Amino acid sequence: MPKSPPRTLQNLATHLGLSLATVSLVLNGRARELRISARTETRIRRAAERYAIAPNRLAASLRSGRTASVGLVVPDVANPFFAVLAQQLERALRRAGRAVLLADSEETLEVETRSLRELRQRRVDGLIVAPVDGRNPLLPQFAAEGLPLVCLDRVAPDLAVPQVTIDHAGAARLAVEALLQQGHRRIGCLRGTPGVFSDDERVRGYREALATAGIAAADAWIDGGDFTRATARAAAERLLDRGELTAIVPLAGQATLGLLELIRARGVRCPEQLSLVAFDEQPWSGLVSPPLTTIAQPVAEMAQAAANALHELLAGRDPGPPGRLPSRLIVRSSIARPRELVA
Amino acid sequence: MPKSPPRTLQNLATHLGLSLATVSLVLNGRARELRISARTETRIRRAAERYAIAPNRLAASLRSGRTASVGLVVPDVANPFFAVLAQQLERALRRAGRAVLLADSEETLEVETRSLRELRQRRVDGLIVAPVDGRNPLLPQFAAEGLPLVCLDRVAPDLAVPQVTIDHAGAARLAVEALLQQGHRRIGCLRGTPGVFSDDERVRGYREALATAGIAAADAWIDGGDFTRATARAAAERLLDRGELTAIVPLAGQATLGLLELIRARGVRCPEQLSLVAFDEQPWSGLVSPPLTTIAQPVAEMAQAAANALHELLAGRDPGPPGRLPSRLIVRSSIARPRELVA
DNA sequence: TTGAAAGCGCTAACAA
DNA sequence: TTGTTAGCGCTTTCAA
Repeated sequence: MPKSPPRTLQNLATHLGLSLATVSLVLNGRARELRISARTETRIRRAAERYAIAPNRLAASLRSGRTASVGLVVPDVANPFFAVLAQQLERALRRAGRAVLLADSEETLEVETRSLRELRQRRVDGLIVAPVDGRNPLLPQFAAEGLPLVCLDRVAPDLAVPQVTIDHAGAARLAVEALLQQGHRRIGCLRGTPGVFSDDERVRGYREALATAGIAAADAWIDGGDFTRATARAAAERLLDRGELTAIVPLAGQATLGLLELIRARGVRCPEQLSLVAFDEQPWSGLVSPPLTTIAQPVAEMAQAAANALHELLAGRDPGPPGRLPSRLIVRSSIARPRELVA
Repeated sequence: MPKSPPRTLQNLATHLGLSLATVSLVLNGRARELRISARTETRIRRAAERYAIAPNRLAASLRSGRTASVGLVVPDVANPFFAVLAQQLERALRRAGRAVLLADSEETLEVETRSLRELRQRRVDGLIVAPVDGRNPLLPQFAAEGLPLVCLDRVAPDLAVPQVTIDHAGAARLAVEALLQQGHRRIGCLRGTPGVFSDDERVRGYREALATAGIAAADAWIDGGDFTRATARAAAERLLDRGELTAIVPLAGQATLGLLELIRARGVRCPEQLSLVAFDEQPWSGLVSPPLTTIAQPVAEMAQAAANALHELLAGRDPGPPGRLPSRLIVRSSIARPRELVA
């Protein structure tokens, strides 16, 4: 087999009797701007098409300093919340011609740090990060270096970069208020990892809602410790063992699973014995028993907002602070008026 | 602020009074091999650490022709099956020092094609693809070009590349046999898109299991058409309207959701009126009502096998044909002996 | 309207 | 044991 010539722009230029520069200009869509003749432009485009020649992006990136790629760092892509976020982000970025380098930080600062370094070394143009806990020193450092950065979901409070997130406290209030309205007063909650912004905020919202209703939330009504299902289940067990709660609000997706697991194992009747409003709407939320009243985060909008903010940053404009997106309550049948107490 | 010198190897070399080549060699771990003196090596490593200097990967890639990155193309990352696969793959590849470029093909050949082209243009070292339908002409083309390629889940039958997948037909047989054993004979199934290998195979397995039991599967017992939940629900409705089936096997994750949705809407009692064995174990499989008997695919093993196959390919070795991985039946309470028929 | 040339930062072959 | 050198293929500035 005769070796075909390398598919480089230089090659194409020689073949057409033109210069490398002209070819590069045309294929980068700058023909108009630089008044390349229509005829030359067509010739180049035709030939490029015919021989399937396109600029080598590595070379282009090395020269231009831009890679048209974005790093996406999330703590757990297997979590449907982040999976949907990743899907929407990839789509938005792809449409803007940018590629997505995906990194899963495994809810671990160390892994997150390594991945952030790796991505910077690969010269991504920007980063969208859902930080493990918002206190990774690399984030302010990157921001200071001028690397375009957008935080997602779990924000880093003191970081001067766009932070796309819902009003976590408000969302938790929404959940608690739905229960208060049905007459519940002894409402517990399952939390995730203390120190994680989104989680702290949700707990704050939970407390506020109770306080506003004139109820002093006992610290013992709040249990949890991390974002795993097993921890949530154990915490739920302790809450139920108190024998005083008529409702529980799991403040995260895995917590919801752990709680449901326990409810089923114990045979707790729901909502007769226990009402609940669960965080994160899922495709199956209406199919479990009982069908769950949930707090739905506007995932698609979050992804769009994050992508937009990053695009602005990359264009050298100031995206301004993104508004906190509102969550909504999806009412199903996991709430009832309190009657019996859990044994 | 005084502008710091660029963090290039050349710079570091000059600073240390050494040559660029020596620095490059050491930082690429080839010091031993090339008998660089221990003292020089330490000096270089120390300084590199101190000034946080690392090779520019773009330049390295341009020169070496390798990017240490892999393209991952899946039809739908929001589908938990692919989300978990993506997570496991990213981890395995990351540990081997390779970055993952993620692309979601939106179950669409056209998007898949665009993404494949884009990834090749970005010079990924290899690709792991769960093809939309295995008939994308770009796949054999890439394989012929020598681009390391591994197919995942949905294989492309005539493609001479490693194809990591479960025994789809066997898995479907497993599901049907579990129902036969309980005395069911009129068993329907919900299928996805005809022409997609995994789906065709599952349907084949379903037919075979019935045939082996001496039952002629009526074509009318097989309904579906694509991988969406809505289609599945409509198909399930038609199946139930026949009034003769005592069990249904949804052959994919979304089909399971569509079927459960209908069951709930119609108030079908399950498993009393209708038994089911559902494809794809999920975190919530045991929490819906009824708790689902499922076919669990070995997702983690699949990811590991695909990553391994690709690593072999990238090392220039022949990974050999990967064995078909076995699925297993997880028994819960969505099966009972057939009693009443659905109205 | 097009061309020439410099150089992005590195790896790898070859010299010393 | 280390240094010299030639590109990888492109973008961009300046010149024609």
